[in-house]
Amino acid sequence: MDINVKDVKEILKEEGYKLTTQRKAILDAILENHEKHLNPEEIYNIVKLKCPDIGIATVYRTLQLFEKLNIVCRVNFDDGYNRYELIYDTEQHQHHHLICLNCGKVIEVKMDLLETLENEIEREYGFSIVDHNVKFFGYCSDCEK
Amino acid sequence: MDINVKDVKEILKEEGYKLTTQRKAILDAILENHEKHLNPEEIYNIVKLKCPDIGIATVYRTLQLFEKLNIVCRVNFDDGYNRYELIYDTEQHQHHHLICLNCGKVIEVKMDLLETLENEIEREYGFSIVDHNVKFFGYCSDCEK
DNA sequence: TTTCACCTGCTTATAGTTCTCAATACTAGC
DNA sequence: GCTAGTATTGAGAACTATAAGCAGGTGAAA
Repeated sequence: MDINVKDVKEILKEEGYKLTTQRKAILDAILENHEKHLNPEEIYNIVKLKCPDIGIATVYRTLQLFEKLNIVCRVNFDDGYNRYELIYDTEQHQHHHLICLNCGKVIEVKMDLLETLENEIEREYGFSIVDHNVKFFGYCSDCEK
Repeated sequence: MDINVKDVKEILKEEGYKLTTQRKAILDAILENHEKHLNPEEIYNIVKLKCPDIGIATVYRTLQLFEKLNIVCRVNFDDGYNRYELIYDTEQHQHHHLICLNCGKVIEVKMDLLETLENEIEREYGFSIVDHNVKFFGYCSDCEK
């Protein structure tokens, strides 16, 4: 993991934003659960333990801000929520996700084997690819009988 | 295109549903705009021209029904809407989409070059893949300067 | 033609998210 | 350390896409 609270404080400062108690608490919640792809309500519930007066609007606002500043990225698993994960700054574009249809577990895949496909698309369709979004649905090793 | 009104009538009948005027109008709207990935509201507006008394609830209900019967499939372009496209019955799983970040155009890609990647994932992660969902974001040939 | 379950439109409800606004909290300059 | 001014916050209302409830309407099988 390449990102920490100090980095975020820097990023915010550069753009004229402050690292408030609430923003720090939200960042902590995401950092401490970086493998979990939390949705805003889950983040709200975690943050409320340390910061009981926080309002859910602040969570939404902060997530939007973090997204704008490329601190987190929004992912969509078609379950009716936006979910957020940290951006590891060395990554060009985001990794892929394996979503278990039985237990809902999300596994991150680091392989970047899409390059061949992307090159072919760029050549054949004249479409210049900036990012991709790849999800695989199926059954994880625990749920497979 | 391999699907038409008669096929749909058959599918509905088999499962004990009726092809009502409203359902036919919704199907027509999708058939006539099959490249457009309409959302429920767009479908509603098209259908209202022929069927002015239709309620939006009927559109939502019908789309859900068509989805359940594998007549259409729901796609998500992260723009806040569910969108629907016809299922061409020879396809195993759905094609990919190229989404232009400038003009919003959606191009369908027929290549199925993900098989290598899928095999590798199944082997390496013990994850048995049922379906995938692949979107590429970038700039189409018209929008590229 | 009658019957009866299916289907519809209307209205209300729900859920996730955003907006509004007055109150509060930082930060820079004294 | 104080003050002023701006960014930020919490509460609640508002919004948007979608779903549910219900009473009346419709259409296919008998």
